[in-house]
Amino acid sequence: MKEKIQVHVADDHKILIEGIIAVINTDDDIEIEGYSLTGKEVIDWAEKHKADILILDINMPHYDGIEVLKFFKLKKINLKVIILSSYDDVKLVEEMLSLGASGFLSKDSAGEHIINAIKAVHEGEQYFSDAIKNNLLKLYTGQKVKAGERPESTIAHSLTDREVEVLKLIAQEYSSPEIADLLNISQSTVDTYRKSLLKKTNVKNAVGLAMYAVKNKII
Amino acid sequence: MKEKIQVHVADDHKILIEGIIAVINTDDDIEIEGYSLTGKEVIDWAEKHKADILILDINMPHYDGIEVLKFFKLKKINLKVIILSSYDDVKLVEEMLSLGASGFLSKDSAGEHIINAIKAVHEGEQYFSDAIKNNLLKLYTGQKVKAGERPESTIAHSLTDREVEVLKLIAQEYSSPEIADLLNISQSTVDTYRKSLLKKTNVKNAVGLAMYAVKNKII
DNA sequence: AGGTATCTCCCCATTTATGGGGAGAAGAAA
DNA sequence: TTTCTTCTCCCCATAAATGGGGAGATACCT
Repeated sequence: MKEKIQVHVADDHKILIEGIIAVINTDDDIEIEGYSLTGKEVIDWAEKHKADILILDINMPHYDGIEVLKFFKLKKINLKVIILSSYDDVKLVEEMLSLGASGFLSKDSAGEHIINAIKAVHEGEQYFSDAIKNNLLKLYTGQKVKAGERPESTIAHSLTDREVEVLKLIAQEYSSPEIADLLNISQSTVDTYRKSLLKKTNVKNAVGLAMYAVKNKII
Repeated sequence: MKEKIQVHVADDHKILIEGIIAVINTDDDIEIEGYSLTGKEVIDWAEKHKADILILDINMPHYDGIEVLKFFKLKKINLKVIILSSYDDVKLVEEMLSLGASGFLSKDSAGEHIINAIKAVHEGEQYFSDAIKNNLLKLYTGQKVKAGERPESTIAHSLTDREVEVLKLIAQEYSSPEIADLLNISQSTVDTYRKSLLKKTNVKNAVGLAMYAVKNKII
């Protein structure tokens, strides 16, 4: 009799968590260890408890999925993570892979896929739901992306970490002085980022940047 | 032996639908009639089938919740609708009420609330989840909003036609001089609209206006 | 007739954003 | 070592956005 796979679920929507729990309970090899409703709860949980697999939503209040992954990396917390994404956050896939994520599930996918994803990831494989795979293929043209393979980065001018940080804040209605204060850098620096963001994204102004952020699911 | 309440669920996230179905199946008085994954499916369904209550997500591909409600009103389809909203789409509550919605559930709320909402709405009451009520209270200061009560329409000021026109252009990255040129009015006038838009929508800057436009499907 | 809403325009002022340039420090890569 | 990227900061200047106020014209509603 082998041990059951322990799974922890993190998502800010309780209904969704209940759905996942209901689905997982139909499988005899998997067991829910617990759940978290915010990124902060996940971080607190991860320092004291453990599970085999964490199912992690990327959009959560109080630290989003990426910040949680960064924390795990920093603290060298070893945990297999399956990202639950609302849409096709394809551009974030690369970042999340480098941060240690092992699988990507679209919320649009049926429940049975969760089971498959959990089992695959538990076996050390990587798992991508079909929606994500298709979008990845479009993006990295000519490159195959299979479970277990790691796509090379070929995005033209991707935004740097800091640029993304600034972009997020711009899209949340913060002004340059406010962003400077939040990031503890000078306003000149923030303005520099604004300029490079405008160039790289090819939009006209802050509104364009915000829309870009929405389109690319950066916020 | 009374008839069970027939419920149809519409949401683009299958997992969420499965969660709702799982929750509803725990109650003996309610029965799932079926589900839809897009607004179009809901509309097609509504013309041929029937249920007592429709649980409707506002964010869906191919016709969102509001468009679905408008369709119902147009076709005089009589159906009690409970809106499932992600966050604080409070500003849309008024519009949806006038379009015939009977209840508002936050996706953050626990499953048991769905049961309560369905039963309340089926009895002819209106139902607002706590999160929505609290946000409504903030908005309509001084007015009580209870289940079964219909809040008076006092959303400070809804946007005028011209304001919406300007808002659309702002969200499309146009500057005030450009908007003035496009609408053949002076820049002063455009600035006046910017000011009143900022006041009415209660956001900080043009980025906030653009996000408001996105959230409220104005663009 | 009086009230109200909408659309239009202006005054004032300050703060932000945009656009151009340069440049040092740190680190990674070649 | 040299090169490149990233992050950081500064100079300059102009354009745009925000915040406060007022006000006339029109139309609609009671």
